[in-house]
Amino acid sequence: MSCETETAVVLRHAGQKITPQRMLILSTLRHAGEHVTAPIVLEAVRRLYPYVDASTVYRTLGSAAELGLVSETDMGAGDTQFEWIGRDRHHHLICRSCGGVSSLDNSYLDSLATALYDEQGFQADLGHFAIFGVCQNCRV
Amino acid sequence: MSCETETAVVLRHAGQKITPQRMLILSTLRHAGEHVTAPIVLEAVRRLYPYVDASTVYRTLGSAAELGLVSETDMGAGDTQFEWIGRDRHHHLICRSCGGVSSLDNSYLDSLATALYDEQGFQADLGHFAIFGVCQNCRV
DNA sequence: CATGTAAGTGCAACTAATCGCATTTACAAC
DNA sequence: GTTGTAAATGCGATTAGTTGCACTTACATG
Repeated sequence: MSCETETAVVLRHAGQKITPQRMLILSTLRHAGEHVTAPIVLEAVRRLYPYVDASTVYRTLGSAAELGLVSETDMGAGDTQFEWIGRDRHHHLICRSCGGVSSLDNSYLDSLATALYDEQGFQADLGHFAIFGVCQNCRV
Repeated sequence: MSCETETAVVLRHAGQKITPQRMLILSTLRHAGEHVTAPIVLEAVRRLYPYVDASTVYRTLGSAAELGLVSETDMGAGDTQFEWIGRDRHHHLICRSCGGVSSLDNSYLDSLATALYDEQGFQADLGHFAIFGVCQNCRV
């Protein structure tokens, strides 16, 4: 099954409709590969389909984030970055000093999620997680 | 030592100047008690000192967040909430379904911070942390 | 207390993001 | 196919937040 079809299945399963705008926005994000901002997605989408509105992009990215298809990360500098996730969940370590972003495997947060569920009854959605701090290089 | 003085000490220790605007903004936030947005802080500050600019509020809250005096939490609905922290670090569990916010003790994240430091050399700043998910009541 | 300077502020212009509402459209049921 | 309807879109208006720059001010030093 192609990745387009797979995305469509996830959307439909969540009760969402398959619109050209939506597929185009998600496809753009998936093939962007790295972190991109909403305005960049908008610009790229408009090159193919000029009359897409900014609000549609924000709404699409927001709902896709809730479905776990994309991650939505506030990088701290006024720009929210989006990234395609697919099945491969991971998290981000963001250095306050150099601004570098590194990925973090899911396993680090599994025990936290388990503890929250057992002790608080809170089913944590750890799909998008940004941890700020200082990386090894910048600690000097 | 009064809380005003204590705040001033933290600011000065970080190489920041003690300005009337800054003290007013932080004082407002401290006595607000709960989560408040930047526009609400701005409005409250302007009642006492009308010519404070929005950018000053954002800059002050941002730098105070880096110092760990306040937490800065994206609640997911387009509004970033600020909260006074002082010495009492804690985190937030935010329910996607009912929007409820509950506090979480620091201890849950200590082991995560230790693991990140030992295995990745990353010194995590866990001062402001928002965990999204579904709370016990909403899971049905 | 006078002074040098680095940090902070206000202003204006701008980008980012949200929201309500009228219109359109995907798609399920017949 | 036709049709009903709930969801999605586009538009306009508005709020939230950022940035560059000229001016001001806190405060350290002598």
